[in-house]
Amino acid sequence: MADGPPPRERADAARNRAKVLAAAGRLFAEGDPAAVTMDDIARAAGIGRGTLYRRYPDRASIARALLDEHERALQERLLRGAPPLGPGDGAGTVAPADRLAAFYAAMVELLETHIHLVLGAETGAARYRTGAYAFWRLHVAHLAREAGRPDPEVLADQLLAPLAPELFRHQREAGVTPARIAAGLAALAHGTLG
Amino acid sequence: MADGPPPRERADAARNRAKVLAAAGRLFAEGDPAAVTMDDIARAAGIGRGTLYRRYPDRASIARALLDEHERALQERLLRGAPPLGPGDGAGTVAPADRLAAFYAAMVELLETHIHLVLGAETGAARYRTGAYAFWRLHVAHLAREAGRPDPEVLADQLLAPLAPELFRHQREAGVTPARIAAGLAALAHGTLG
DNA sequence: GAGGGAAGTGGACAGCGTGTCCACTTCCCT
DNA sequence: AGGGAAGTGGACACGCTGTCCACTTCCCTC
Repeated sequence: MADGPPPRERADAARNRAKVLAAAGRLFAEGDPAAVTMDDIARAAGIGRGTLYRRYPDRASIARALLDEHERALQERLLRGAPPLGPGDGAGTVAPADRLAAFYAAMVELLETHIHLVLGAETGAARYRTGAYAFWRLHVAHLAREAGRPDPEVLADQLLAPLAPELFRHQREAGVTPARIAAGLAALAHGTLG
Repeated sequence: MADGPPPRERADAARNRAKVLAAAGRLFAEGDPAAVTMDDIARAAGIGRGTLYRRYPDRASIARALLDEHERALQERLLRGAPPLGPGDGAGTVAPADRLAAFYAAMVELLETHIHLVLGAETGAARYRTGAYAFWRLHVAHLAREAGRPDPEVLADQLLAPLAPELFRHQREAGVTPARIAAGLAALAHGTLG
């Protein structure tokens, strides 16, 4: 059952991985992420298709690799950061509605900064199958339960829906500012869990 | 400027249109709508690709044609039906939160019945560009304004997000019943506009 | 510091879906 | 009946996907 020591990554593999991530980050940022092809990435990274597919089965997995560290940082703050994003020290020192509003604000900031990566990683139905989504869902369901709401899991999915990356992009392209989006979400948070 | 009389549709064209809609409806219903190709539809309808493309530029437009009558029926009820879905006879006879909850319930019913068509018609970002979405948005924004909420347009997008077809399918496949979905949405409606 | 086996590489290839094009057919008005 | 327009259908070129395998590079061992 014990795994052997993880085999070290070879130097050429590491080099190519770095080239892939750098190239993909550039490509995602400079246009519609959904239009970036695996071939584009391979060519921009200066490697062959086979090499690219060896490590990443599709575009989404590359975007996820790039997005990962940012999402982890937010997850860390939710679990162990200062209120209102993180939990208070005692139990119930922060109202669930306030924590949800703070989470919304942080997600809006993350979307504003990395919308290209999120669109590359979680378009459409794939969103619900990512580990990140499972985490947000758990967090929001926890807050809903704390607020005494019935069926917190279902409510959590519904409260996460307005953070769908396609909607965010649509609103931003229609000229809606991040502040207005966050304000609407705060109203939702306080109305539902307040 | 005056258009001439609209040229009658030729008999063969009408025949083929009916065949296309029948075949597409069948195909959409019996599997993943996103996996249905234009070629599948043409073959199932017994016509050529060129004929299909002449009338419908893509799969979504076919699904929309099939969905259209159902959506129109709901729109009619929203505008002129009996409360709480439609407006009361006097002003303010029905609370906006109740009208929103009724709208949610009707949409859940529509999704439950026609999820295959909705997934075929409004997947991902395309959703926000359909006429139907514009209508729902107008309706919900109207209710939000009636309830005295600030920035009703932004709130409307956020209140419509939990009706995204991908989320609905995900919840249904996870075993969540339509009743539970509707109950969660009703809580959202009363929390936000109540 | 050579040698060898494993890990990694890259480009060719087959398969599929799209959307267009145009020679042919069918329709409907006169 | 006849003619012109509307409609038809299949061939075609293109782009993307994912796999495959002969070749190269690496790194561990002696």
